[in-house]
Amino acid sequence: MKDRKEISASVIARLPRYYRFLCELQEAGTVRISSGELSLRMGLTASQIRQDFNCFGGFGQQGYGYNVEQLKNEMAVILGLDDLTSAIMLGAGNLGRAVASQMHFEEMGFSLTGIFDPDPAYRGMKLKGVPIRPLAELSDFCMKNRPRMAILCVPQDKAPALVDDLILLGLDSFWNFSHYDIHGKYPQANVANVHLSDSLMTLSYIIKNNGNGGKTNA
Amino acid sequence: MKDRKEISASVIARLPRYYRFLCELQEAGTVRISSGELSLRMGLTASQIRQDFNCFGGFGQQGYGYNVEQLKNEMAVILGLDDLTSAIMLGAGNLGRAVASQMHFEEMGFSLTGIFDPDPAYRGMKLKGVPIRPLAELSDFCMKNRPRMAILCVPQDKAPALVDDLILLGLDSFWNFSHYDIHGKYPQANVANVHLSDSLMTLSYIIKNNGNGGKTNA
DNA sequence: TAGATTGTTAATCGATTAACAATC
DNA sequence: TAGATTGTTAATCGATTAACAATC
Repeated sequence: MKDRKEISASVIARLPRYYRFLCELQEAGTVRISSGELSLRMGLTASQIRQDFNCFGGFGQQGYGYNVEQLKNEMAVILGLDDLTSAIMLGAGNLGRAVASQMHFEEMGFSLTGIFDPDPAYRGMKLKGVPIRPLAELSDFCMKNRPRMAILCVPQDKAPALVDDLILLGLDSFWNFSHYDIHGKYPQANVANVHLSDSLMTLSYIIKNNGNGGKTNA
Repeated sequence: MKDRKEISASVIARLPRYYRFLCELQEAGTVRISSGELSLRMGLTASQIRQDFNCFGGFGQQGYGYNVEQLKNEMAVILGLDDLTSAIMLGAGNLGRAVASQMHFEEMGFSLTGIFDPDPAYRGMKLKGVPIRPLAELSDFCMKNRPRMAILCVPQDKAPALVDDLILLGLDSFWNFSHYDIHGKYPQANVANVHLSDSLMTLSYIIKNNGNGGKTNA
């Protein structure tokens, strides 16, 4: 888990799903699992599963397979779920409120420490015990609390200037629900994009072109 | 645009982004664009852009490039945005309400015709002019209106039985916000998954492993 | 020990990039 | 016409799959 080489984006994208399946297996009381058995459940090849795991070290045992609990714990460490990063949310509209109230940040490597929205209608409101603050308090809050990650749930046109501000305030990571291309301007930033409309259009393509039997996930 | 061969999932995943950039270019009044210029703006290679477009036909002109408006329109047809598929939403909780009120379905190849939620608190409410109905009305509604796509915004444990019902009611396509693996049970279904927690965990990985400079999108 | 299953190397497959002739 | 840029074929690169020796 120390000096690992470049892990490809394809492998990284599969890690959360491995973690999810391992959690389910553990809850179901399964103690050990082989790559073959896991491949059947996940719809991957056993080869790929072993290759993926071995990017991070040899977690298995020949002739036995993998210990579910141990592997799950390793996966949590690899994903960094044990080490909480302070995050703030920008924009408490429909989407922001849904995300803030629905996600279990503490189980995913983050703690939500602040929520900001310019709309006075939200004054005094809290989500998950976190008060919604006016944007005017953003700067002071960041100086004091040093959050590292920002969840961007703001309207399209507000994103560029806001990201400029956040970068200046020392944030370097973004969970981006807008279409603004953060990497374009800040190649150093850590970014995960959620493009709901892209996902929906992909489904439109699948329905109208593949007819039935579309296998693409997005 | 007719008898096209197997288009790879990688290409399909890039189409909505092309469409998005072309819309922006058109709004900015740009009439023509070359693959080279587009590659700079999008952070792809010119080669890849030409390869991608040529999966669907030769939309350009040597020595000139591509006509923005024409290419945008072609892209809309390829994505099937001009042909509306009737969709219903299951679950009007935080996330469902955010998605229903935020997405412009008619611009993305769908029309939202029904919303269903078992919670009596929602009786009489509407989202985007669409009333939220009790689950008891689902069956009749589907017989009468024949929706094809379902947006799944229900709690994890409700998904499997609900999908069974929806399949029997003739739906074959799903925009799936739950973790339930629809393709596992129904390989024929058209599915686009939105796994918010996977995206967030991926960001955790990037932050904690790559440190700065993570380039992965998810 | 014999059977099972990993870790890992080699082979295959597919996607991206480069090159260039065709042509506007 | 000369210059630009496509469409398309060939070369490269990377990811997935197969195979198998190591070993529990």
